[in-house]
Amino acid sequence: MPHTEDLSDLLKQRLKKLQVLQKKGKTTFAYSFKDKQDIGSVTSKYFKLEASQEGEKAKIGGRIVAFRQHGKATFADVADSSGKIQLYFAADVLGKRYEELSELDIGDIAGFEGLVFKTRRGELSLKVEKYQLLTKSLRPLPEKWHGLKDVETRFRQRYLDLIANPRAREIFSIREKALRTIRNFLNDKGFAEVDTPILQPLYGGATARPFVTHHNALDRDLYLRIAPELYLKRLLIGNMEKVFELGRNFRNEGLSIKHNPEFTMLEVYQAYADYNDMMDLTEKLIKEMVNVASGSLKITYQDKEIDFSKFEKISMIESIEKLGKVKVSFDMNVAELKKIAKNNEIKLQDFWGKGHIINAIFEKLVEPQLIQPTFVTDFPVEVSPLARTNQKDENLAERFELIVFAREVANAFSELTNPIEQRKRFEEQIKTEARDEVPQVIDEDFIKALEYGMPPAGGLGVGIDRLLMILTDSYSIKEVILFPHLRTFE
RNA sequence: GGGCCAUUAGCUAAACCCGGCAGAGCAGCGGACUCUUAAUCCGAAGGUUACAGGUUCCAUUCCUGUAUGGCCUACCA
Repeated sequence: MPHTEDLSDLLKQRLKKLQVLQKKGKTTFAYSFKDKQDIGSVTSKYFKLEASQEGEKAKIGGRIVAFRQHGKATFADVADSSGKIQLYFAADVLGKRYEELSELDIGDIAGFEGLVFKTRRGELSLKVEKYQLLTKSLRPLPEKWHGLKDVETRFRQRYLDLIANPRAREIFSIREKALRTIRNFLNDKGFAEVDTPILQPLYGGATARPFVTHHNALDRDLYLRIAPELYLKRLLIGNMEKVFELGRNFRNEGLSIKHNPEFTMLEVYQAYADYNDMMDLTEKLIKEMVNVASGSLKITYQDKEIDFSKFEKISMIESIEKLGKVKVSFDMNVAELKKIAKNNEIKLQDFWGKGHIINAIFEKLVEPQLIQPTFVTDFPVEVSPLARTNQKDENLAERFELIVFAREVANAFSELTNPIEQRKRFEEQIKTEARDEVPQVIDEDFIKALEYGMPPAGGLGVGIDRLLMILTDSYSIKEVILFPHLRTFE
């Protein structure tokens, strides 16, 4: 039991009430409640009843969220995960048990049996014949009308957000549907869901700082994965032709409106396919997710209409000329490209070559303009260390990103399968991008695996949280993650 | 990491500019009421104004610091 001195009066009252009930031998924390019907199935079965008409008996349970007392009649609202229904307690039905109604409070979890009927005003209700406290609630719920608004409390005590705010429930229901859609979609197409290590002896597949942890028995450091990519490719080498992983990545970087240190990522790999196949797959998958989430391919995000019925396609260099209004090409020398970047207030790093500079120009001048779903293709090889070189231009990679509302939603490429070139790319990357904090090491075991032969393959990554932000019109990533990262304190 | 803003009762919030007894609604408590649904009506409560300092006769209000959160920015394919 919590210490009494720093408790609010409300909590003290409830604790006292609990003790009184327990002294009387009443159940205050029940073990179970069998044969409970979903409120949602009761309401959908009887919604057609006429006012004052009766249905059949039902047994329901849930959290009491409101009371309206009228002397010898009392109304209450009870909610479970499937819905909400009104309860009607009448003194002439309940007799002595009516007098004992005060053992129930708002917030309690309780079970009810009685006759389903519609009131004179047409509200579907349960005329309670038996009721039973299942769990006594000791703390007051947030306000019934305004709900819970304090952002910090909403995220720290998400359960209160879910109890009080219907919108929170909707968002996480959409999230659940979206995840199910991904699994069904890929299962139907013959992809196998796999689980690869989250604790990795080396990290790779992206550039980001990792979280470091320690295995005591082996006495060695391990990293929480920043991406599953290199393990999934090992599966392609192991003759698993179509695999996907839907899981958490961890990146030890700053927090923002679109960054949480752990986030959900979908990665899909298909042997004998290339980035054009992945583009096709991406478009179909995203369309299905949008449709499932909103029932339409046109949605509104932050007051802008986004139309998922058609996906634009443009190459990076083309987009810079068309939307960025500057001409860039790999025929220019580095000095010329740096000048363009400088003119547009783009910060450059010393080690950057043409590819990085062009990519930076794209991100600054073009990306913010890409609101409608757009595949941007043909990224510079220099910023695509795991992608295969474009057959027509060795400066470019067979890679695309799907941009929606200026955000990268998906990233895919024809996978680099040549172990000799892969080693070169890694070496290049380490030379130029060496980070001070954590050493970058080549994953020799991955190179070794490639040396056994990886089939040609297309790979795709989708940032699920960012996509869900768009699907649920959420401004912050915290809105779509059940327990977003917040500083903890005593 | 840097900048701006916020923190008042369990919840939603007023007063803060321009210093003078912190005012409500909901929830809770007592009472009336047998079809209400943000029920209604009557009554009595509930506050270390995030925390620690400072200025002042007087601080929720002005100043400084700390904590937490939000937004912007930086880092982050």
